[in-house]
Amino acid sequence: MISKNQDIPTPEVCTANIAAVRDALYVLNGKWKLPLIVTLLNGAKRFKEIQRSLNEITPKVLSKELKELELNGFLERKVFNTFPVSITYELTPYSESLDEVIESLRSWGEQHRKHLVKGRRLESVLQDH
Amino acid sequence: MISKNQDIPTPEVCTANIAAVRDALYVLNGKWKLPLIVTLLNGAKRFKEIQRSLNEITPKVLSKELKELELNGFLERKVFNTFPVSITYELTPYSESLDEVIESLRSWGEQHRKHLVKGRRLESVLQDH
DNA sequence: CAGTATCCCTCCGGATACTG
DNA sequence: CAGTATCCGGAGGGATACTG
Repeated sequence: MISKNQDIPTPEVCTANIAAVRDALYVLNGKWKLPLIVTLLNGAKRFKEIQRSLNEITPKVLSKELKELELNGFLERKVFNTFPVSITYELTPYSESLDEVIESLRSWGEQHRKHLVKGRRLESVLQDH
Repeated sequence: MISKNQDIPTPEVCTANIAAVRDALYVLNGKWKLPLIVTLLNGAKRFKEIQRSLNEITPKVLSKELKELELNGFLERKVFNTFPVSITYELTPYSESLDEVIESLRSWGEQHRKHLVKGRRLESVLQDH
């Protein structure tokens, strides 16, 4: 999509491309999506387990985030007919399709932070973590 | 970073990785960053020109977005001592470092939308554009 | 033209309490 | 345990008006 002064796509294509990028950003957006995915990397977890591993995310927010990730096909909610019922969440194979995107974001983000540090304007630009 | 059941990084590394991803997301976030970058791809533009090309973004918001992009080193603000003064904004060489990230977001976003359409749950997951 | 100043509204996410 | 219900504050962004 990006290409300075050469083979600029038509406006329609360009809009579609922006939309695609926004879709991707949208899906990973918010405070908890990444931590949530990461915490499920080493296997299925239950609601309360996830909550504990994520430095006390509130149940309302956790519930919402899990639903979104499930709708996106990144994780599966499994119900076990024990008593009381137990429920687990685990990453789907499809979630692996995120690997490349996340890795490219990660490496660019890392590089960019260094770039800003060199220019000494880190604070004015990026958030604290 | 993502790697199911194998070579899980230490918690510290993992946190740093998440931070890097968040940095990258942060920089591209918001309604106007991408359209703004795209509109500057075919050359320097003045404030009012940008405003017109971006379906009437308000001046306050445009001003803020331009400042952020400038602080990130993606564009340069040039002042010309004409009368009245004219000012242009143009992408820097550093902005090209975004190409890969954006392309990977674009292609994943495109693929993901198709994936959702197949599963018929597009509406519940992605935004309209 | 190139912005700044004010006001306003919505939505995200947090706090807290409660239910099957 | 696995969530839902309610209330709430702050940030992002829009509308409108004004300035050098």
